[in-house]
Amino acid sequence: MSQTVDRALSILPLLAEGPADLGQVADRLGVHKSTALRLLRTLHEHGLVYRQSDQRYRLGARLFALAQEAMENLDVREIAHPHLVRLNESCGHTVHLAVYEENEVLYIDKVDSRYPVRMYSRIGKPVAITVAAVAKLLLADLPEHERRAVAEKLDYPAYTARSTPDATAFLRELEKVRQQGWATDLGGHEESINCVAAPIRGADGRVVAAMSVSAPNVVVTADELLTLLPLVRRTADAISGEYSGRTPSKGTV
Amino acid sequence: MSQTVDRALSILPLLAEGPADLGQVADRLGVHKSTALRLLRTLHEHGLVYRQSDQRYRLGARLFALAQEAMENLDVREIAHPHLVRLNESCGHTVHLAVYEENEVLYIDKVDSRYPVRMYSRIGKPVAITVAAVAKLLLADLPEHERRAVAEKLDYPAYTARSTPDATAFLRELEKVRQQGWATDLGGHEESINCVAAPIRGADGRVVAAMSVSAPNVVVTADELLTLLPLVRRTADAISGEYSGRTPSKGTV
DNA sequence: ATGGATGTTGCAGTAAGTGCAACGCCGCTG
DNA sequence: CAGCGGCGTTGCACTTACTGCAACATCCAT
Repeated sequence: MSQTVDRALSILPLLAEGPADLGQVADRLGVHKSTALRLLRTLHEHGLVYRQSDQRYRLGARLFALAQEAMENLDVREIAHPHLVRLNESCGHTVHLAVYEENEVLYIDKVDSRYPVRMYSRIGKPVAITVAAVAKLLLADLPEHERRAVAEKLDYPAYTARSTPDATAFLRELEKVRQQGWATDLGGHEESINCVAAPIRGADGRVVAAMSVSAPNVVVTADELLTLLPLVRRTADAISGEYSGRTPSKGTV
Repeated sequence: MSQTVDRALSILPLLAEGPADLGQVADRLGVHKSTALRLLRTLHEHGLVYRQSDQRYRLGARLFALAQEAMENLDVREIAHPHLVRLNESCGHTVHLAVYEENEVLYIDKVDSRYPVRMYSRIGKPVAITVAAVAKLLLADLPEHERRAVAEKLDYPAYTARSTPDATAFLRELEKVRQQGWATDLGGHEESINCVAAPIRGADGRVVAAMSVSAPNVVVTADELLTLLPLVRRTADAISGEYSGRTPSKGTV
């Protein structure tokens, strides 16, 4: 909508791939070097872009700080955190909290496993949306048509033999998840990792976030992990209660 | 330098404080509503801003993803991580990795304590620059005049009685740190928390990052923590070696 | 119904962004 | 060491694309 801003913002994903010099940026934007320079300077002033010693540009520190602050303003996260920690203490496994936002599901909190085998994931990282248990819960709650639209837009990477193969299978799975009120991912993302997840609901009953417990086969079998389901659901319900009860923490409506 | 972009980017920190509606944004930017609308729309298209159900704007998901990608492009982090984990396994305390960038020091990696008492800190969060052990190391390595300039620009919040009180004291401390090649923070940020830190150097000997081990008094005394210094330094040196050796991982110079 | 608040659109004026060309600064190389 | 080529930077004339306005749409509260 605004050309200048549009161009400037296009620089960010470009730099996310790795550092680039003025010429490269200008080329990839399709603008004159002087234009690119001015845009970069503006981004720089706002700290979104950093100029390293070899004069090339990189994404800047303010970006982290912003993402950080944004995260801390999410009240679900704040409320959920102590519950997640407690759950982790009682079962020892990795606990995740995720939300859905415009075709993406992302982790907004994580408590690491207390077993030596850790799984790779990072707060802020988009989730493997077609297979993750939390993603299924979040998408399952979308209105029918939107769910359908999203499902058909997605790619279905075959991470493992058990990954969701296509939109039809995914929609079927979502329907099942919606009815049973919980979800699993049994080796659909990483062959040896299983997850059990439960939804966190707002006052109106809509799913605002989802949480999961994940553990590799070498620690517990899928069946053993499933015995945790009641505990996971209870935790999620406790968070839902507190969240919809609107604890007087932040003044945001 | 570019007015439009400048205005658009000013929206981000504004929204970082919390969600805001169109009118508020327009007011705080000092522009007409229609202008603010167009800027917000552009930010929205790039996913930096999200429109929540009550029509108010929040920072968006792409921001997390960007910060994430930016972080993963930092090769120090990648190299250091396994070392940090190993250190954490051998001593059990919280381990941090931090870098300096334009008047800010920020954590770029963290391995949580294995003791029940956790300390608050988050990857991406700016560090208490006047007291943190890692900050001292990073600033101590700046060229004389720049160090001075930064020190004088800073605020010196009195977090505790042992916090660095002013620029003079800070510069003195930095000089000491520079000479001894390691740093501590003994209750300067949180009364009961101590840290020991060591620098990570690039091929040219300059400090590119710093790492620290932190533990609360209730777990180990400051003296006990100091006995870990040799281990911390050895770890930092190992990372330095690998970093300046330039392992053939990323193609970035 | 009516009023007010908030988000949205189309448009004319002009401010602000664009590309050009020229310059300065390196590092290479013959 | 002079000359060349690549890269970042600057000042400027041109005109594109951003701005603010005023009117409209929508929703909620009275």
